[in-house]
Amino acid sequence: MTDTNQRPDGGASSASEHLSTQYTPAEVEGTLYERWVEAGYFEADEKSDKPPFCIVIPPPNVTGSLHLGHAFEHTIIDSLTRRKRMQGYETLWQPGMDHAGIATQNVVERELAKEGKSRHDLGRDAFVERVWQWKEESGGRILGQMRRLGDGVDWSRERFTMDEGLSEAVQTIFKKLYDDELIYRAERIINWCPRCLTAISDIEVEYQDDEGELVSVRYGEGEESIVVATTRAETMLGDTAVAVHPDDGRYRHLVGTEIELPLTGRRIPVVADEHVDPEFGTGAVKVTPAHDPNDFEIGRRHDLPALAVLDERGVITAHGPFQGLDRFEARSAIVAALRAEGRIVAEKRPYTHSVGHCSRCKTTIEPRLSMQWWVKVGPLAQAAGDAVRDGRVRIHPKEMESRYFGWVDNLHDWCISRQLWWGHRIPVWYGPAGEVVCVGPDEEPPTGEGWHQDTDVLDTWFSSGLWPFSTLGWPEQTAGLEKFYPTSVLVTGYDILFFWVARMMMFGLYAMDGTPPFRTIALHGMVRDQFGKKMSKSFGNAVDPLDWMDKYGSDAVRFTLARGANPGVDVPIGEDWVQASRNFCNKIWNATRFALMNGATVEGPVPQAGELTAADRWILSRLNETVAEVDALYEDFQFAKLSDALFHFAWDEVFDWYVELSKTTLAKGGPQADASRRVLGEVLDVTLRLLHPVVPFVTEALWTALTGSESLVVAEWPDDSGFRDKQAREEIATVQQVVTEVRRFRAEQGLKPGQKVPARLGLEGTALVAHEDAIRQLLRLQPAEEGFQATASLPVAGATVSLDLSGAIDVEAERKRLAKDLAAAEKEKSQTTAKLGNEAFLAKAPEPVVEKIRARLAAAEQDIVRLTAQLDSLPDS
RNA sequence: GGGCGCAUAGCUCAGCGGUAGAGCGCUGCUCUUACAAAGCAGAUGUCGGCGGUUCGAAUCCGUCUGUGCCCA
Repeated sequence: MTDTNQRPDGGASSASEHLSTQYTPAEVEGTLYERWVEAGYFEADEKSDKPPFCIVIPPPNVTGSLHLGHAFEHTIIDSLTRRKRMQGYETLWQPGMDHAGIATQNVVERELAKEGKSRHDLGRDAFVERVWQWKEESGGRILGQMRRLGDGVDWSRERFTMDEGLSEAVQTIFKKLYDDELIYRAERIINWCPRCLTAISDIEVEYQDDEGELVSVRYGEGEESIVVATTRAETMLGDTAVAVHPDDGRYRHLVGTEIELPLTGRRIPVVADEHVDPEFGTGAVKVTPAHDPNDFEIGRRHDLPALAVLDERGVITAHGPFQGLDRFEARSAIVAALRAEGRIVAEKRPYTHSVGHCSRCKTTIEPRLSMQWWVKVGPLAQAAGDAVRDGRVRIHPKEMESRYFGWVDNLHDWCISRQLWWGHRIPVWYGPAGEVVCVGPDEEPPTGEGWHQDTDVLDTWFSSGLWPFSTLGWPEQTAGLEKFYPTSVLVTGYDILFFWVARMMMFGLYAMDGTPPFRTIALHGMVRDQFGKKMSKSFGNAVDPLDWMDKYGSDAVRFTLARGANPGVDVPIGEDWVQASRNFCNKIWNATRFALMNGATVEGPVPQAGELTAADRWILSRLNETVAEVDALYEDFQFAKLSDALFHFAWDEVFDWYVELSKTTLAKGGPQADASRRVLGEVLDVTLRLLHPVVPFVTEALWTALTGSESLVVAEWPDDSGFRDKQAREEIATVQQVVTEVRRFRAEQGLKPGQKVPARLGLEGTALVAHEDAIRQLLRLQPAEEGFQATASLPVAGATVSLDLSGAIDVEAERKRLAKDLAAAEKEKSQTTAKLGNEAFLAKAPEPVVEKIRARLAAAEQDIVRLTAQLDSLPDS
């Protein structure tokens, strides 16, 4: 247990004593988050002079709980807003939920079912009351889970699509669209879910290949018969024609005649229609206008009656022996009956074909003729497409644009009415004399004998389409709208580009006088398991992110997700990777702990270059390059790359090399040690700032300990100072080369890592002279004393390292090592020689490339000379 | 059926015209006083097949195969 975790306001000097040797996320995360909220860091001020930065949350479903997809999306959004906040923007991350009409109603109906009741037993008002009650008690679990993740949302502005204000927005835009004749009521074939008992829109239908049957049935008798093929025999009871292609010679003589429809005794016409494919099956199709969208169109063209034979639950209503049968039972029964009459000429079973299912409950969709409300999307979709086409809205990554256009430019009218009770009720009243009145939010609905309101509610997407401005107070002209609309970025999955993004574009442009709801749409992929498989409950590979957060900390989950986030690409995640991220957090923890124990400081200015060691100058140079790199990557939503850049900079450069090199300087003391303490403080300070948006908790705990400042949440985002030092960089690279080379020798000679070895360093004439102490420290090399005998001499980077291994070295190991290097050098030589011997290459390749090859050849030749000499000097074995 | 994408180390992925990279995993040696949730060293790839463009192709073009997604 460490109390510093709870007390980051403690002074830097005392802090180090309290940091435990391992990072324990659970001790830090909860308290830090609550403090951030209490401090009001996440609250947006619309009266601020700062430039605005606003992101609306893709509203999670009120019935939902946090899954990895949310965690992924929220990590991205939170990182973007945290960085912008640090950069001095007035940031608003707008939280809230949608009411999820069908899903929520299903949940509450299931609850009722346990009590043996249906919603009809309660009646509409009591049922809606019951849903609200459920929402208060069990809904919105996800909001608490968002806190665990560290989401910096403005909780004071939380919104729900069924709130009064948002409901007013819905009514307002409905009325406006109605008055503009962009909403209308019409009888059409819609996608009907016989289980949810409501219409759903085209995009709420999921198609999948199912095994069914294809039966060919002979209609009519003798010369006047036609064979039609169908997968839906049960609908034949509602057939009102047979259609053939007008140019099809086989049936020309029958067009205009009537034939007998089996089992019914009815006679139906044979019609000619261009849309019949003469190549498919027999070239003749049965026409059921009430139960198939294509047939409905044929029916319209030929003025055929639409005869409904199924009710809302998919049960046969047609009089006769099949009445009361479910659609699937009816199918078998009807096929059997047809077979008994000798009318089945062919059967194909199983016959795999594409079948639509309800995206909510997976029930097979039943196309159904019914009266519904529609949005006429033509002009709205046109505007939504144009906003992207003319660059006012940028879709990132750009490749996703074609998908957007493909959809928006081929949009069918949108069915918005749902036969549910939970949702925004359609604000239309019908009068006794057939009047239809659409009522705005500030108007009184008509009263009196015979007036009644439409019983349907609106599609949930209708209200979530208003989200970017309804949450800011629209239709009121609020200061929030003024400040934060249009929002800056929309971060969401490519899977709801159609469901949600396009709706917001249409409504935003329409309601806000042509101003799109966001400037940039940043699309991310889907979270998958560690083998790239889609996560699903039924497959058993779904993971609860809360489990991982408990086990490894929220930062670890966040970092793993960020590190996998390539724009628009699916992100696989596995527990091993979360563990690796946790290890990284622990590494940062311990490196900072080391720094604090060694007096790293952020006090005063960073000393001038002249007062710094080469290692100091090198790491400051790299630090600034990293700031610039991370900034550029943030602007491009390249989370995977920026996380990786930070990971490698922190671990491979700061922790593995700079910290190790600084140990020698710090041990010596004096002004140079003071300077290095300041540089160490600076490097950690800036690195923690850079990491904070992605891993907010561990960085906050460490940064407050390091700096004694209030909070990293409101600290300034670092700028690239422009400092670069190429010379220091080369110098340190040489040190690394020597150290690595000798380490390799040691390892292959079987020396224990900690074993001290006497050595003589020949560094004269190289930049390494200044680094002798560090090199000795890193390589565990002792001074050469009396009786020193060099048993091995390693030439590297212009210097020589001679070691006394007190006795014979392992000649075979050394020969193997040198031979391997020599082979590599010779391969390099032959490759580069071949290139340089190619006239065409010399003539056409750009000069820098040729130069590079020449340099490689020269280096290879030097290596060969050196390695050959070393090999020759080895004693024979 | 139409469209889009992807095939690179055992796994998951970067790289997208000039010496094949990362993380995890794997093999050795180490509890070296920030960290064994670590350190150091090491092994591993005809960059899906075939053709073409180019001085040069994992990278550009064509084609085939496999695979995933979206739409109908």
